[in-house]
Amino acid sequence: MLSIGDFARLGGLSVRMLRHYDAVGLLVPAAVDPYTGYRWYDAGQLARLNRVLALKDLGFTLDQVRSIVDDEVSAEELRGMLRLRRAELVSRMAEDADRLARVERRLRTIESEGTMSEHEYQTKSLDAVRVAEVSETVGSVDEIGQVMGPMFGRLETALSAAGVAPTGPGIAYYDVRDDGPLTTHAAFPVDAAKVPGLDVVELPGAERSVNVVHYGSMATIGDTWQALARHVEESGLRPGGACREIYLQTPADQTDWVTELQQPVVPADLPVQA
Amino acid sequence: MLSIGDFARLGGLSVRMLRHYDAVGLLVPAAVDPYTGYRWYDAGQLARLNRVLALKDLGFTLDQVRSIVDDEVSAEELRGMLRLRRAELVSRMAEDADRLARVERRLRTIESEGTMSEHEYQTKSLDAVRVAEVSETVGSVDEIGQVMGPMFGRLETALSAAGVAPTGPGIAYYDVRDDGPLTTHAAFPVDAAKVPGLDVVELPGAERSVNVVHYGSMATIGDTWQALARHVEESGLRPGGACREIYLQTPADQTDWVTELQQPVVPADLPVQA
DNA sequence: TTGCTCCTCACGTCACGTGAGGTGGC
DNA sequence: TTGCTCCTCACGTCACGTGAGGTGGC
Repeated sequence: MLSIGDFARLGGLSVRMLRHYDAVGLLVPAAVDPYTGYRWYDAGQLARLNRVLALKDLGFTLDQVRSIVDDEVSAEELRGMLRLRRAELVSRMAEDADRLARVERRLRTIESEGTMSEHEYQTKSLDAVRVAEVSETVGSVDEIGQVMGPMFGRLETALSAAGVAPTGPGIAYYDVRDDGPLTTHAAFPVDAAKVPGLDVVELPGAERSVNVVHYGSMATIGDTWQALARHVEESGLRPGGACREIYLQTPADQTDWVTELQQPVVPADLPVQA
Repeated sequence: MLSIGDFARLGGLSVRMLRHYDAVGLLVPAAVDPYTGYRWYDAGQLARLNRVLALKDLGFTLDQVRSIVDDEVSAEELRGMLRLRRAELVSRMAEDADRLARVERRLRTIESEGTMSEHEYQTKSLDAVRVAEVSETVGSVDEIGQVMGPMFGRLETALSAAGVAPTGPGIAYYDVRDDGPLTTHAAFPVDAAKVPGLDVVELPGAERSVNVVHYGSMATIGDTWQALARHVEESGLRPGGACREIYLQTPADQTDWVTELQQPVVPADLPVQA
């Protein structure tokens, strides 16, 4: 018979772990002194202990380990558990590889710029939303700034004339994937199915969109869009839909505006859809 | 001002997380209604939120994130934190790769044998230990079985004659790395610095040893040694010192003996020391 | 008597998820 | 009135580490 300390040394684990395994019924001592409560182990229990440690080493939880060593799972179920574990490990390693790439990118930017960049990009999915909108075609992206203000003016006038209240902040969107003239839209999300004088359309959602928040006037939003486009390209992605500007906060002073830029994306190696 | 629900949707995180970040002081609402306790956020707080989410994404703890976004760390310290994070990720990926290899090995054995093998190998370090011993040279490993019994007989006789009590179970060891005749040792750990009629030596420790427990008589211990040797080779290792047998449990009936086999190892690609 | 080993609580870890039980405004 | 959103506790998670406070045998 071995004391808990000796058994722990033999098994290469802590006394506390042995007490824990006793408490959860994973490995109970061969005998327990009824007066002192001392636990006594048998060297033969090393068989079970080593199976426990080996399974734990594969990353199974103690509860999974218990059902395996107690023979509660068939060989077929065990194969299933091992395959699941394999899949979990593979995906965790992939996530860690991504994380590592992001950490290394931060290190590079901090070493070249001495600080972290001011833009924080985030990836999320976009829900589809119904909007009332006005549209206009311009020759190039440079002309968007001149038309967007008046477009929102007309939009708001039409909405209040119809007595329809927007259900969220204003949205501007346009597709810049093709060169040449492009159609810009000024929109507000609405519940109504139709609004006199306006088009009511369904803005499609996106599985994946890279976003960034722009603070301040629209005069510099072009720079933020360019930085976002660079980030998308460096991430091995490309635009997968019309980009959007969400005017989250629009007080009188444009310096205090808060605008979210959203760029739906797909992997760069995905073929372009017709 | 945005309600907690709107701000959560905007940021792509849960309401509960925002409450948690408030509780730990990581991101407190721009305003809190003193009567209802309602939290109100400002769209401008998206800047901080996005920094928080980006840093969390790199794997930093909330406390680390807080000190970074609160500018409590210098650019130099931040570089250090990023480098540490990188090292942690690299080592975790290496561990996961090892774990994955072990999972796949289990899958292979379970698919070829329909069950898990009965031997559980473990890796641990060995402490150095002082022993009193007798030694003998034999022609090959096959002859060890014949001499070991009598050797332990002489050893025990000498120890009890000297009034020295062993401090642990009996140990047999021998170095089989070279072919040809080899010297076997039968030993007991002792505290005494010298014992009449016996050699007292320091058995060196080992940084890394692959072990397995053998249950039953010594008649079949050769098979267990061979399986251990195969396992060592398949693990990309090779013997790095004398192998040992620890007689953990030796009742009268040899069928109930429990013996731990220990094989100190080094990486197989390490050059052989002179 | 001093060490050493053993014991039983019981809190702390980390970042929330998940009810329970209740409130306030459309 | 029914939904919906918001609130504050407070427990649960996972596998122990780490005291606190005390006991038993050499």
